[in-house]
Amino acid sequence: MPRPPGHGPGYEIKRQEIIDTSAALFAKKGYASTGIAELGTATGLARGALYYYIGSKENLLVEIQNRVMRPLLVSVRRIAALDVDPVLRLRMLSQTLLENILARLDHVWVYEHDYRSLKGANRTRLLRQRREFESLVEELLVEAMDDGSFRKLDPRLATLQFLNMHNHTYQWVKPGGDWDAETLSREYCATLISGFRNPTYHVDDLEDRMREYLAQRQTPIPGLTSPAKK
Amino acid sequence: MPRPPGHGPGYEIKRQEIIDTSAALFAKKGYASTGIAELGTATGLARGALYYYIGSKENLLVEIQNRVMRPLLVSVRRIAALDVDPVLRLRMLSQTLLENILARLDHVWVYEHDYRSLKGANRTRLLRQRREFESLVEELLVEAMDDGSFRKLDPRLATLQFLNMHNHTYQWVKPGGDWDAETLSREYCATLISGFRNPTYHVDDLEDRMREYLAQRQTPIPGLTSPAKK
Amino acid sequence: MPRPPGHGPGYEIKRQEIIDTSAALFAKKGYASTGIAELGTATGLARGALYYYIGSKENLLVEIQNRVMRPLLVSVRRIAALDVDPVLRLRMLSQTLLENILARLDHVWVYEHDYRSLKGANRTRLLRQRREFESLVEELLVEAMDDGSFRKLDPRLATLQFLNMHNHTYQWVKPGGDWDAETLSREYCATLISGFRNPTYHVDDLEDRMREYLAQRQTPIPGLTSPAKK
Amino acid sequence: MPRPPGHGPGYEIKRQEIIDTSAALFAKKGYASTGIAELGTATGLARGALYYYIGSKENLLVEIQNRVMRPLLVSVRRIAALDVDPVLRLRMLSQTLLENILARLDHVWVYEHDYRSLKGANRTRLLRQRREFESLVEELLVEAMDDGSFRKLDPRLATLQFLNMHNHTYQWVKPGGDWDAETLSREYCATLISGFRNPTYHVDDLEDRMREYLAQRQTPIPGLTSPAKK
DNA sequence: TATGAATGAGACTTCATTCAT
DNA sequence: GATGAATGAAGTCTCATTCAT
Repeated sequence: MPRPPGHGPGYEIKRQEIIDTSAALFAKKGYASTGIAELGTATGLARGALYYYIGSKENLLVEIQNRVMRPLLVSVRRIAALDVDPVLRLRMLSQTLLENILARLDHVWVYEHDYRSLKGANRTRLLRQRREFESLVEELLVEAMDDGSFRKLDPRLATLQFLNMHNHTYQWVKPGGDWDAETLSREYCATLISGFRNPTYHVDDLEDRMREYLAQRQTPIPGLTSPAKK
Repeated sequence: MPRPPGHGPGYEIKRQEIIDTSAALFAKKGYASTGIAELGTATGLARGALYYYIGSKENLLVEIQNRVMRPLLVSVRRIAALDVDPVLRLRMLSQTLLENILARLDHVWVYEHDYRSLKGANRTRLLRQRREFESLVEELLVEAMDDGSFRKLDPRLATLQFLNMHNHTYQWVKPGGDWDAETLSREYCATLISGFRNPTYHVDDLEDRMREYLAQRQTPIPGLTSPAKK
Repeated sequence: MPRPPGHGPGYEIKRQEIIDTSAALFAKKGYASTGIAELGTATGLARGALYYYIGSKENLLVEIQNRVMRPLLVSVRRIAALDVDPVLRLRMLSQTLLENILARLDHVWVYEHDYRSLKGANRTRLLRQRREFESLVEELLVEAMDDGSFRKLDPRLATLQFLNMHNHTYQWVKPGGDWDAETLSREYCATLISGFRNPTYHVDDLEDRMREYLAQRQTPIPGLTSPAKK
Repeated sequence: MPRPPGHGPGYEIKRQEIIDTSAALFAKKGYASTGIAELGTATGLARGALYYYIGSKENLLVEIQNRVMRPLLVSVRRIAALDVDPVLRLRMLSQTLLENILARLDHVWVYEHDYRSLKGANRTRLLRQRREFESLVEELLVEAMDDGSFRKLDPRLATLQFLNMHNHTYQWVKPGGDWDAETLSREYCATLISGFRNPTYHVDDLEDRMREYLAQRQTPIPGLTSPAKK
């Protein structure tokens, strides 16, 4: 999203650095409680220079939201459209979701806490994206019920359990902490699928099937780490 | 936390009303983005009168946090100490947690989103209470592992799954909406226990055991709805 | 235009004083070049208190414009509708226009110089009022042509001469200066009517007819000084 | 007023273009409300390059004022010194004044509206020029009274009528609009002279005398269009 | 010549809080 | 108990200007 014409080559780089720094500060103190002056101190720029790069404070918030939502939606749309069984797709969706969360923890904090500070069109767009994401999850769950893998559940309630389990993770996970996305995804899915599955559905080989599937693909799925090849 | 000594009889009542109104506003717009002027409009009081009752804006936040944490901790401590099997206690803890969330949805919004605006001692105390709550959950989960109900799990990871599932509920539940605490608790626990249980542990009669236990108690557990008696 | 409910009795008074002071400053330095801080110094109020009264800087500009346009339009509409010959009505319109200008010289400065700082609806409304005023003048001139008092002139060009002559007065007239509205109006009209009149039209008794008319009226015309009675 | 010594050949040309563009912008939005950034966009130059040409924003304003005042004063001084009857000189002065206004409408807007933004010496010089111009007009009017063409009028009041009539024209005239300087001058002077003249003074042949005079001159008067020759 | 980056003062405005009445 | 008025710090943002490259 390049800004007015006539910016030097370093502009976009510095701009991205400023967004990084801002996300960290917003995550720590909250968007509304973080002043432009603080951002200036943190970036080493005077207020005027800051505005040269950011346009407005709300703009910063928009960029942070985009950094979270854009790559996530790309990955999730791709995974949802794959031609494999829905439970496997859910497992992959779970992992890319957690990878996205862990990769930008502070962005996700801001994303979850401060979207209410967005106004007008920015807010509308964000809510639309959220709804699309939730729909993709719900559709996968319904597919799994339809093909007999899962019991007949209230789709909305199943979706919410899925989202609860994943989306709250940002609250306690720490960067460089004990858990990686793969571990968390495996555990979360084990729990959720145990709860959702039909007695006849066997969950035990899911991890193997995932590994196999990813190993066999020629092109990697963006936003989903493929297992290291031997 | 009554303020200046010597208040008339209506003081505390009006004070509580103000906190109610504030919680609703904070939940809708965010603590930092809600001004004292707005609180004045909403309560029908001039700024001066407002301060007569509230002392300071941060004070309001403290009261809201207390309203969430105090009754919850009372209930949860009581349940954790009951002399029944740990899985049943978890089930009851789950339900009281959800009852608390549903009973004060807007307070919980504020509690989850704006505790970072607390400073100094207020903040410390809140974090201590959170940690106590989480410990109580974790200890119950460990008990259940120790008595063979649950598999050997990483206790922290099991705790976090439990908390994820419950604590994110405030994000989408609506007052007077489709789900009550009992339904949600039953579903959540069904999922979680399916995931955590030893293959040998039978979960099917949990709901019956809970009903039985509560029916047989002479004194109700505060913050946990007893089943209607016939 | 009372502001939010709950203002004391002195509020409106002080508010009007602030508008007075602001008009003087804006007239001297220009709207865009006068800062809120200066208004504060001039009114003896801190910036915050200023906003308690004014709402916004643009609001101040709106009020100033209103103070000019409202009473002027009231008077001019009233005069245009009188049942006397159009040249006499023009003479009276001229005088009330000049009385309005002289009465609020600094307001008129602001009105003429800074209306371009108004935005949106405020600007639209102002332009509409200007156009109405000009139309009333033009219609009177046309009436005077139709009844044979004036030659056949280009109505627009005649209007503009009338307006040029009057509206530029604010540029050099000084409060408490040498000329009053009656003198100016008499001179201006003498010149204009000499230029506009049909050779057959006699202008010499206009001043007498005006005095007579005003003396004979029972109710004074707002915004038009009646001659002192003997 | 060329700036740093040693400029290339295109310097002055570009400089003049920048002043043109600035005058247009200042006229539309007001001097104080037009930013250097906007000037940059409008001229296609970056801020740095702009300053290479203009020195400072106030400098631009000075140049614009000069462009209005210099040629006008040159013409008016020349006309005032001509050896013809004062009423004819007034008629010519009127026309050159209007030609100057129409030729640089946006400059005149700025000249009339924003001279208060000038400071110190720049301001003083401008006011001196204005006063000189007004004196020249006043002296001509007095001459016309002295030679019996005009009645005995208050010289200041007559001057102000003359200036009102002409100087307000910029407010509504449009470039390429319906009226040219000659038409306006003829009409304005017809009105003013009708009002000012002695009953014995005949105004009817003024236009013929003007045409004759200009046709007979060998050298044209700068800033005053001579009639097309047959 | 020309640029983009940077500055720092100052613009308008909001806000939690106090206090005389 | 309650009010409206006042404060002053801090908020976001704009702007004329400078300067290394």
